[in-house]
Amino acid sequence: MCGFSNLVLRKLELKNPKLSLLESCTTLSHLKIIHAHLIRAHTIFDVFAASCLISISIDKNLLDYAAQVFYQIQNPNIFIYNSFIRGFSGSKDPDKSFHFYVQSKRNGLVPDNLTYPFLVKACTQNGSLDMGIQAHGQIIRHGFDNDVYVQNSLVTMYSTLGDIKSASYIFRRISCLDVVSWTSMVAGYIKSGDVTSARKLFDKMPEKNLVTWSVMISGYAKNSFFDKAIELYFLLQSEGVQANETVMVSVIASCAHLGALELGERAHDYILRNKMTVNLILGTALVDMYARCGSIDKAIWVFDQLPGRDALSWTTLIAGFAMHGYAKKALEYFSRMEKAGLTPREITFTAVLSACSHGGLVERGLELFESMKRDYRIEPRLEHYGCMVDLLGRAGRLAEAEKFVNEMPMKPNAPIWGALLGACRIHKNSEIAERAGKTLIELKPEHSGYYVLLSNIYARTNKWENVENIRQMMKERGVVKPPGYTLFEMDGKVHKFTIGDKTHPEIQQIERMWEEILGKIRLAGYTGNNDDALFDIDEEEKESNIHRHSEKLAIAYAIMRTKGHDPIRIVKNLRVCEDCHTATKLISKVYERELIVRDRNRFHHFKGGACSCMDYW
DNA sequence: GAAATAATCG
Repeated sequence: MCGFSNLVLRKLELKNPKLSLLESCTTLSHLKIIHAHLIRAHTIFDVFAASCLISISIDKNLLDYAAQVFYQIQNPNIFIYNSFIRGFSGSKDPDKSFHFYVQSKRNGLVPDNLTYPFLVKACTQNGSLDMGIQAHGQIIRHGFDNDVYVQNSLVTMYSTLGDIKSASYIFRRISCLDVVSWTSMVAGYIKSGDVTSARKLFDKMPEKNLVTWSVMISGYAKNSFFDKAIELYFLLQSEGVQANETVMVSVIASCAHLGALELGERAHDYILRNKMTVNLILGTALVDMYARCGSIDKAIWVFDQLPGRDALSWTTLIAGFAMHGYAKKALEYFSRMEKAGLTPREITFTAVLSACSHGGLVERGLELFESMKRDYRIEPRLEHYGCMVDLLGRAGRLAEAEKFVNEMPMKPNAPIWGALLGACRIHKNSEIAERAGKTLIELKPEHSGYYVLLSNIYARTNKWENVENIRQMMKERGVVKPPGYTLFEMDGKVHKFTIGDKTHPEIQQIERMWEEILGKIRLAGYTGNNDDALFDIDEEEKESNIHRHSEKLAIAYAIMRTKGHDPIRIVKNLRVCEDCHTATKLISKVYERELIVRDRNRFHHFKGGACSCMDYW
């Protein structure tokens, strides 16, 4: 009996439905029971009853059912049309909102103030500025351009569709600004990439609610200002406001990117302590955080407790395994995912293919790539081709990799050539490197990394003239290297080290510590490999030498300030250089410490003088 | 008679 007592049903037969009754329906079958009883009571043709039923069905996203009821009604009123416009505004088919709007007008109905917020939302969802402008025209024609709800949705529409000028024009004209107006404008600035203006407005707001905070914090996170996101979260807490799940998603995601395990654990603790619901989105964010912070066991632990795992949460964990080079685990979870009845998505394949690549499972990777097309009917995209080039390249099958690039059905982009160039670096192949490097420099003349990579390969193969040519080319074009940095978290504080850093308050002790480390690893056989540093285009070339790489400073600091046998975790924004890699291996041996380094691409677990990447990265 | 606009996972 679907949870309804006979008493309730008898009551229903006697009179019109009360909203609360319908609201208590949780499934389609509940609704159908009520519906059947309404018909039996001869009330379904009452437009009011139908309105309630339709509106509730739409609330529960039962659009098809709502449509069924709709076709049983003779003269639908504007409330019903509004319900459909609302229902489709956030769906995959936002055009249908327009369809119902047009139909309502054709039936001689007059739109009201509740029609437009959703019609405008449909345009936002649809991504069509033209439609948005049409809707705006209708709004003016019907005299709703002073309704604050309508104005707020217009602000969102214009800013989402890239017209921040119109958005702020409308915002300035709102006579009774409310929290939503301000919040929408802040969100608008963030969408346009102008986080500074967003924050200025945020600070000026007369009142804020959790959505406002959430918009600003996620805005920082989306634009890669993860430390700012965390800072703002602390500010929120200091104001005594309790965060909610949405806010925590951005906080957790920021910890993930910063590799800040302690902070992430604290945030997780806060979530549990405050009895928040770890829904699928928050749960997936947690899985990602633990994986990216090098705590893969905890990632699995959270994953196992997720309510109703979807393809994305599985993929997140699989990508986590890939990052750590645990190819077998990634494949195991891939087949478990399928057994659980979930269809892998494009991005799932990106994760498993990169797992094969990092784990050196070449044949398995090739098989999967074929099966992706054959069995899953997924057309490989650029990212997948990138994984394949990486896979073949790492395995030393450079000629095949190059052939792969040249025979791709679409134009290879920079990351693809970059993967080929990276493989040439590992295998010291200057011939293919030259072709890849030249194409890359044409493709992305402003991107310093490719010049550097090509130059390093020339240096390694003793082609010094070419090294000089590239240096010259960069100078002429004014290309500069982005600053490399390394993060190290201690006691919930994230320390940032940059190359040749002089700004850290304890820099003198850190340098002394580094000298001590250097002495010890030299005894263990470290000679210092200068290949990667030979081409350094910084102005202060002599100072920012290889011994001042941010990574080494961070490690020195970590060894100085931590004791015991906990692993040292650090996060880099660039790839680990050859010399740092060698040095770190020796440090792990000499100091008997495990070092877990996350670089731009993957994790390196250094232990007892070896690295989990098997010197392949 | 009933209904709203702003935000979160790779």
